[in-house]
Amino acid sequence: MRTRVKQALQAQKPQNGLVLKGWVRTKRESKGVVFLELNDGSCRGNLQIVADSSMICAEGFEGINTGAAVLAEGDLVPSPGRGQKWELKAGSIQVLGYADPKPYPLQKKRHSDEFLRSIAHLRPRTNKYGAMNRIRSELSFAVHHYFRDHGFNYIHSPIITGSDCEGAGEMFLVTALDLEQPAVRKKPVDFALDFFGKKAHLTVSGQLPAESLACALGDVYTFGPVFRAENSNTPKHAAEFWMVEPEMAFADLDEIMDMSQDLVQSLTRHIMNNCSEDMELFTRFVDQSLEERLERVSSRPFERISYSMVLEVLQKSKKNFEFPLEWGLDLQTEHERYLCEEYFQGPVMVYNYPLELKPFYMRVNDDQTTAAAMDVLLPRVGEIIGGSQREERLEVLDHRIREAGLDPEEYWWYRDLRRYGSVPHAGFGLGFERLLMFITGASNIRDVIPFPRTPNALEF
RNA sequence: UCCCCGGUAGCUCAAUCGGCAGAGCGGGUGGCUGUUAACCACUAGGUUGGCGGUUCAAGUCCGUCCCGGGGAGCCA
Repeated sequence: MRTRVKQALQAQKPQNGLVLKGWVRTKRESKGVVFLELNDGSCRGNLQIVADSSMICAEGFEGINTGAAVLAEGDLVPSPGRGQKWELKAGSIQVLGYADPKPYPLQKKRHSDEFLRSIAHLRPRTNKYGAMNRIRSELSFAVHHYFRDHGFNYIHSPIITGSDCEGAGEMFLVTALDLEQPAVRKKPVDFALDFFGKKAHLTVSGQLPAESLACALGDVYTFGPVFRAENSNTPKHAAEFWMVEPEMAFADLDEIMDMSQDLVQSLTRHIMNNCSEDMELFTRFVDQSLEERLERVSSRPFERISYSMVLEVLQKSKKNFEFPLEWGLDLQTEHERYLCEEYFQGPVMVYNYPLELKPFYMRVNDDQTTAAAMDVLLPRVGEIIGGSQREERLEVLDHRIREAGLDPEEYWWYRDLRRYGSVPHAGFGLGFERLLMFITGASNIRDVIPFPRTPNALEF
C-alpha cells in the first residue's frame, strides 16, 4: 500500500515500513549519505528520503537524478536536520523511471513562465504549476458545491451547436466534410451534405439551452468548455476556456447581481480556507498583496453603478482617456480599469447598458433605451462576469431578433419558451480561468490552464 | 489584427563606438559522515531565431520572415 507524501508529512508519530512513490526534485550527496527530495503531487511539500550511499540498490544511485520516478521503502522518523519534521530512512530504493539529467529541462531552480509554457507537459511537476492545478481542481469542486448547496441542477449543454449566432464572437466550424474537395470544385460548400445536414459550430456559450432547462427545473447551471475563434492575442483570452453559467427562472437583474457577488466571494473564500499551503506560494512568489486583496474582495460588498452613472464618474475624473466618453459607446479597458482600480478600488458591477450594445436576448428596460445587463469587473483581470435578465416577452424578442438582422424562424424553439408559460428569468457567465487568475494572481491565462489553446498554439 | 519591446550555451542574462562570444545556475568528473537552491575543485558545452544585404570586419547596422512578451481591439 502506497503512502502519499501528504500523509507522511502530516504524521503524528514515527511509522515503520512505509512505501512511497514519486518524482525526485533534488538529490544532495555527501560522502556516505544521499538525500532525495520526493514529490508525488499530493501536496506542495516534498518528503526527504535519506539513504546510505553503500545501501544496496538494484539500480545504483547514478540513475537517480532530478526528474526520476522512484519507489522508496523505509521508516518514517523525526528528521535531525533543519527544514523538515519528518524524513524517510530508506531501507531500499528502486528506480521506476529514469530521467536523463542532460536533456531533462526542469532544473532545481526558478524557471520563467514563458519557458515553462514551452514544456507544458512537464510544468505540472514544478511547485508553482502543481499548486496551480490543485487549486484549479479545488475551485471546480467549489463551483459544484456552491450550486448544489443553493438547490441548482447541474445541466450538460451541448458542445456542438447548430445556431449561427449564440451571442458573441467568431465560432469554430465543425464539419465531417472533406474540405479539400469542395475547394477544388470551387463551388460554395453545401452544408446540407454535411454530418448534421446543416452548418455546425463549437458552442460559445451554454446559455440558450440553459434557459430551456431553467424554464423547467427552475435553477440550473452549466460548467464546461466553450470556444471562441477570435484572433485575440492577449493574456486574458483563450480559444478554449471553461465557463460557469447559472440560469434562474423567476429571477431579475438584481437577483443575479446579488448572486454574482455571493458566488465570487464564496469561491474565493473557499480557496483561501482550503488551499492555504498552495496559496502561500502565490502570495510569496507571484503577488505579495494577494492575500490582502482576496481578503478585502471576499468580505466587502461590490460597488453597483449604472452605465449612465459610470459616464458621469469618468467625465468628472478629468482623466485624459484615449477613447471618447459618449452615451451609447462601449466602455473601454482604460475606463473599466480606472473605475475598478482607482475610483472604487475594488470589484464593480456595471448595469443597464445601452440597448444597441447588447445582444437580442437581453431584456429591454422600461426606458426603452437600456438593456437589463450587468458586468462584474475585478481589479487586474477586468470583466469576469457578464449577464442579463432575459427578454421574456415574445413580441419584444422578435423585434430585437429582426433588428439584429437575424431570422426569428431560426430561433423557433428559443421563441417557444416565450410562447408557452414564459417567465422572467436571468443568468450570467463566469469566466472560470479569469477567476483563477484573480485568485492566484497569475497574470496570463495561459498559466492557469494545463494546455492552453490560443491562436497559433496547439502543440500539446 | 494593430502598436511597442525582445530572441546570445540546457535555463537566466552580459558583451562599451561595428573589432578575439562571457558569467551564474544546470550537466559531467573528482572530493567532502546529515544535506536544505548543500559546499570545494576541475571540465564539456555556441550556425548569437531563419534568410538576404552594407562593411576590411556584424551578436551589434539595414531589409524581410518566424517565435516570445507587453499594450490595444473583441470578450469571459
